[in-house]
Amino acid sequence: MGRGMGISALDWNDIPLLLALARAGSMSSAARDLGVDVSTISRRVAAVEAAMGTRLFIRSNRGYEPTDAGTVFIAHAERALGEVQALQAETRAEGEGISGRVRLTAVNVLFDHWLLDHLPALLQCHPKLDLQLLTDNSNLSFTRREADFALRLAQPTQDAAILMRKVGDIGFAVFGAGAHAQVLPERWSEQPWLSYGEELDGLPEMRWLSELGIARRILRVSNVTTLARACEQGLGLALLPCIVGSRQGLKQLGAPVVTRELWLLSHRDASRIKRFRAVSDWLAELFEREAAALRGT
Amino acid sequence: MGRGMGISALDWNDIPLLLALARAGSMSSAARDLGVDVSTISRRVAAVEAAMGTRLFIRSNRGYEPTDAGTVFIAHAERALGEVQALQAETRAEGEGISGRVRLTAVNVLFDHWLLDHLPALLQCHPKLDLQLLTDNSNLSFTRREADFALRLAQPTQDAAILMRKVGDIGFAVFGAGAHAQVLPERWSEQPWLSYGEELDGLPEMRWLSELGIARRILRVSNVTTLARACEQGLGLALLPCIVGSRQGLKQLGAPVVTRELWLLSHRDASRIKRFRAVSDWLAELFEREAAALRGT
DNA sequence: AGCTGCCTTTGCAAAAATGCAAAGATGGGA
DNA sequence: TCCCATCTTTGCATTTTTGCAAAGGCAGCT
Repeated sequence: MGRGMGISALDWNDIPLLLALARAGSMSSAARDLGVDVSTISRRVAAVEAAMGTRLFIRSNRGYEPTDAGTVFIAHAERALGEVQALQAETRAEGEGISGRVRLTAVNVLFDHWLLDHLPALLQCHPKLDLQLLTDNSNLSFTRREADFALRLAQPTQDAAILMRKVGDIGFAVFGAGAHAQVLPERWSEQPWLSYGEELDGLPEMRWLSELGIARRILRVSNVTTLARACEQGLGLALLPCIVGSRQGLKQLGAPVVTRELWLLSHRDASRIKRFRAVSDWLAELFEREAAALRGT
Repeated sequence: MGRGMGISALDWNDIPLLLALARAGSMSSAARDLGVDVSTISRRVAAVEAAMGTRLFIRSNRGYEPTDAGTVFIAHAERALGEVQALQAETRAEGEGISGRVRLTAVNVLFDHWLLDHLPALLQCHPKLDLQLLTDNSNLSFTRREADFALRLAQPTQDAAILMRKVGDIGFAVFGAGAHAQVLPERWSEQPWLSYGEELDGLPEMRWLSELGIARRILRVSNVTTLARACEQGLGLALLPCIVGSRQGLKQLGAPVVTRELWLLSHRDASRIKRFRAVSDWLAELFEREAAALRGT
């Protein structure tokens, strides 16, 4: 260690410096090779000799020649250099192994209210990943490889080229805020409700709402974030993913009443690619760990 | 190398720093252990991660944990540390092996006009030696170990405890200066002469002078340095060791006319002691290399 | 004797690193 | 909810290192 480690401590940076000096045979050559001033080399050689308590080089008009002790130093320095070169190469290789672009598509609610909280851990392990989160919409084709991974809230239709696995369930529960934060289940149907537009009537959440037989639907919106914000304003009740409610000023009014399956899609050949395998494994672990939080139980 | 080696070059001093951090498990512990500020550690860890192009540690409220790449780094760093520790220990041991007091006695002329020119080479090889040059005089007892080595200009009397070896010859020639710098040998006996006092009549030089049958002895002195200085002043001719004349404003007037043997004395058991053996070997090499210069041929 | 090429040392300015103090973020535990 | 222990970052002062320029010494060569 250099400074802060005592006057006589060896500065490790001087090890390659003295090696270079021994190889160059003269201080002016070594100075050129290393791009440092000759007075700097003179000072640092003197500092190393002070730290070692012995002369390492004989100076002459013909340049530098190592003493016996200098020869011992240089032999060890060469081995240390080899070790440090291996350290750098293998450390970089280990870190660079997982790098490149990975595109993940999912509904925004998964990104905004859940996955983003866990990405720092992934990116700390694999800082070279170039992760792209693509909000799912009807124009995006997974079959045409416009994404590398997809998270779907229903079992997709079978496709030989696509690997599909169920990774968990996402639970939906009734949420309210303000004056609607204490409504009992038997009074739910009498309350004002917030929901999606008619184009999403096919969703399990919308079918559940229809079966409830609600009296008043006071607001229709097009995405879950807006739905959650409206509910937070106390405008009425809403059926929301449990992961949303656990993050905002919302009150979950009861156990989940709808559950949807979560499926992870990837291209079958992706497992050959290191970064895809790493992300796939990480996601599988994450879903396993977070299963209860996703279900809302 | 640290500075001057590019922004992304690894600073070798950070290798033991990161090792210490891994061992301590937290930055505050490592800061205490190393005696450096936590902000310094934070900066340097970041610098190493930049140099490596990958994260090496995961930071949490529980402290630092290495990533996979960090684990690779640490494994190599431990081997590098072992190498550098061996480098320091063995370099110091090699340099410290020849140290301690060595006392050498000889006539002053050998010191002043020859040996002192060569001592820097010895002390560069063995900077820890404590070399003492003791001018020989009748009060100094080699037998009583008042010196470790002695240089004598004649074969000493035999002594079982003392190792004696002839290491060369020293030549004496006629010298003059000024008006006496061109005197031919057949005119020598007519010239004014400088010599030692009667108490040194037994010396080979004095006997030679007596056989020459000189007409005028104008000055008697007690040591060779004074004799050389008087000759240099042009006062007369003198018989001097060749090594004296080659260094001052004196002219050697012919080939050496007297030769004395040089003997090196040491105590028989001294060869067991490393520093004595090193000096003895060095002197033997020196005499071999300088044989012609000592003879004056 | 003079020149050349090397090394040593040094004062001083510039650059870089470090320490200090402080503010803020975060997650776990009470 | 609050507290605690950890890490991160930053501005600024201090310390250390380095670069530059210059002067000097020394040995070999011409």
